[in-house]
This record gives sequence, structure tokens and C-alpha cells, in this order.
Amino acid sequence: MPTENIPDIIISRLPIYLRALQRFSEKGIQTTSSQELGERVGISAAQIRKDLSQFGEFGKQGTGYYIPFLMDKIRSILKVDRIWDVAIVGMGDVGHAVARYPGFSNRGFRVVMLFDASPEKIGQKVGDLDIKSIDNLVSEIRSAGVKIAMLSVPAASAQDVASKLVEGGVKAILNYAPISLAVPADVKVQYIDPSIGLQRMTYYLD
Amino acid sequence: MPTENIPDIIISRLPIYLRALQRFSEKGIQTTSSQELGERVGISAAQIRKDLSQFGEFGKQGTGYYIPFLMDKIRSILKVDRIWDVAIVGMGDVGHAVARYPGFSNRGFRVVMLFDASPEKIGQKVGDLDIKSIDNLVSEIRSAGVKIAMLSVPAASAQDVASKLVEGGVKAILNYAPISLAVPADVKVQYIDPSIGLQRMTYYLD
DNA sequence: CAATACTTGTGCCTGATTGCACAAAATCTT
DNA sequence: AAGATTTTGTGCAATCAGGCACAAGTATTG
Repeated sequence: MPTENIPDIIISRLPIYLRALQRFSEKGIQTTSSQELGERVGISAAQIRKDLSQFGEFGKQGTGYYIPFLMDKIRSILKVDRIWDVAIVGMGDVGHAVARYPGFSNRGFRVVMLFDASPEKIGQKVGDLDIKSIDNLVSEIRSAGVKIAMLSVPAASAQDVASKLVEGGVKAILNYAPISLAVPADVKVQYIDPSIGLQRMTYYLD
Repeated sequence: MPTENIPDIIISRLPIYLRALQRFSEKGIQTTSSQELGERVGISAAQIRKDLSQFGEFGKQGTGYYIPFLMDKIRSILKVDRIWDVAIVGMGDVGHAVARYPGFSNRGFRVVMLFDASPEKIGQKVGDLDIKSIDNLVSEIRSAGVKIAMLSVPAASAQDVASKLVEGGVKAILNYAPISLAVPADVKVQYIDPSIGLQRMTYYLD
């Protein structure tokens, strides 16, 4: 890739484009334009063209973008042209729902390990995975080479577990716990907190 | 509030500050500084001071911010100094996990209605709420005055349900379905898609 | 009580991000 | 086949956001 130093805000939009393209594709649509895609995802056409042009020339004047080709390109940029192994830590309601979520497999991810701290959960099956003890977290993820984890433990233990994940070599954490995590600069964190999402909207309500 | 036209990006940070303050408060900490809060949430101190200064002068030189006071102010700005009724539509795994999530009640929200389309789920209880038929969605939410909904139906029906929510008077949607929604300009949408979160990080992995 | 340390709110500057508009290329229409 | 239409990629301008640094106010220390 001819990438120098792409702003994070551009990277953060690419998965949205990819998701929309995937839906176009499932409907049998072969081709789209920045205009059409923009209307679909609520982003200006110029923005989309400029974002994509950071990585190459993927479109054709007069025609637009050939969807399978563009999807390949974006997948390659985002490195989801492969399957990433993911561990889930914390098998409460949220962990269970995430473990059974069917939307990972066609987007580049595979859940391969489940962990929990409570003894009565250890050994239980969720799907076809056993829940393992969090005591062995560091060594298990290290030897399995897992680089991505989803964190669905209570807020009180989230920082401790996050530090263990980092110790085990994890470089990307999707954090469902309602707390900001402190991690080294080379570790990425994305936050999922429904209350934050709701509070970002109430400001605009009457 | 002396608010003119505050950028959305500032609004979007306030819930993060509030969440951190809530944790300080639970630990019995009465006072903090922009410096300390910034380190906690990973945002520069200057940024925090500038954000807060948009709404008034909440701090005191030499001392910092008195946490209960600042929390009240932010809650008031975000309009979570009250309890908002929320409906959940789609009672699959995700809907169930969200319905049972304990983190809403102390952050300004109360789940009051559950809906699903499948006949065998209708009438089932989750917590102390009955699952209602989605057929009555519009009239039920309208008569209950619900303004906020969480959408956890499959992507294929998400747009249809979202339009129904809008028809019923909903002005804020927390969308768990992996699809961009088209809604009128006065309706806010926040997206929760774990695959998007993961794909925003893989770019930075080796 | 004077000197020191801490911390806010903000003016200014710099850099980042977005939108506009157009040449160039491809396609479509008559 | 000529003109009209569509659409990209990009240079430029304008807006937006973030960081620096400091005066002023408050607290602490000796």
C-alpha cells in the first residue's frame, strides 16, 4: 500500500464503507458511485472520494466503483483480507451475546477463546467453546498468538484484565466495560458503551 | 444553559467525562483537576478545560473542579438529570443482554418496553417486562411518549423498524444492527457495531 | 505573611479536516 | 459520431479543532 500516515478519522470511516458495500453486494449490485454510497451511509460524496484516493485510484470516471474490486481493496487496507482470532474475557450476559453473535465471521474475525473468573462458569460450553479460567489468561493467549480481545467484565476489574491482556501480547481491545482503559501506546482500544451512546443523543432532545 | 451552537464533538466527550467523574465519586474522591481527569480518560487537560468552558465556569483556580458540582452541571447539559424511558426492539441475544444490562439506571435511562416480531416470543417475560408484538410498535411507543429506542433486530429489517420508530415519535435510536439508517434530520442515531470497532483497529496491527 | 505551587479559562496560533469546483475520462443518447 | 451526461481525483479555500502558554486567582508552605 502507498500509505504514509493516514489520519485515524479516515481509517475509522473505511469499515462503514465496507459494510455498505457488502450490503450492496448481497443485493447483487455490482457498481456504485461516491454519490450513491454517500447517500447510503450519510457521508458526502467528496469525502468518500477523498478518503479512498488516499490509498489509490479505485474508481473509473463515468462509471464509479466496481464493488467487488473496491471491497477487496478496503479489506486489504484494513487487513481484514484474513481471519483474526479473537478472545472474549468475561462471560456474563454481554459476553454470551457477543460470543454467539453471528456477524463476525464474514467480517474478518473468529472467536477462539472464552475466559471468565467465576469457578462455576469454567468448563461450561458456549457454542462449541469451553469457558477457560482467567487465571491462565496470559499464557493461553500468548501461546495461541491472539492479538485481539473483547473485554466484557465488570468495570471494577476491567483495568486489571486489560493489563493482563497486554501482558499476553494483545494489541487491540474492544472494551464493553464502562470505563476508560490505560494501555501502552501501541495497543488500540475501541469502546462500546450503550449509555455513552444514549447520552450523546439526549443533549439534542427537548 | 448559555449554549449557542456547541460542536457535536464536544458533546460526544461529555459522557466520557461524566463516566470518569462517576467513578471518582464512587471512590469517595471529591475534587479533581483537568490534568488528573485528562490522564484518566486519555484526553489533554487543555481540551477538557476548553470543552467545559463552553458551558460556564465550573472550576476554581488552584483547586480544580468539585466533582459533585461538575457532575450536576454535565448531567444538566446532557439532560440526563432526569430519567428517560427507552424501548428495545428485537429480543434476540443482543436485545436480551441489553434489556438486562444494569448500567442504564444510574446514567439516566430506564427500559420500559420490549418488542419482537416472532409470535413465540411475544408475551414472554424478560426481567419484569413482557415482550410485546412489533405490530403495535407505533401506537404503543407513541402513547407511552417514548423518545428513545434501542434497535437490535436483524440488519434486513432494521430500516423498516427504524422508520416505524420515527413514525411513533422516537427521536433517538441506538442502533445495534450492522447497517446505516436513513432517518429525518431531527432524529439522532448512534451506532454500536462490534465488527466496525474491530476493523478500526486491525489497520494498525502487523 | 511572603513566597511558592497549583490550576483555571482563554487568546492565539498551527495543523487537520471538510467542502467546492473543475478538468479529464468514461459512458450514454440520439 | 457528436453532443450530453456521469463521475472520478484533486487543487484550493474555508472552516474546524487542538495545543501552547500565560495572566489571574486560589491554596499551601515555611
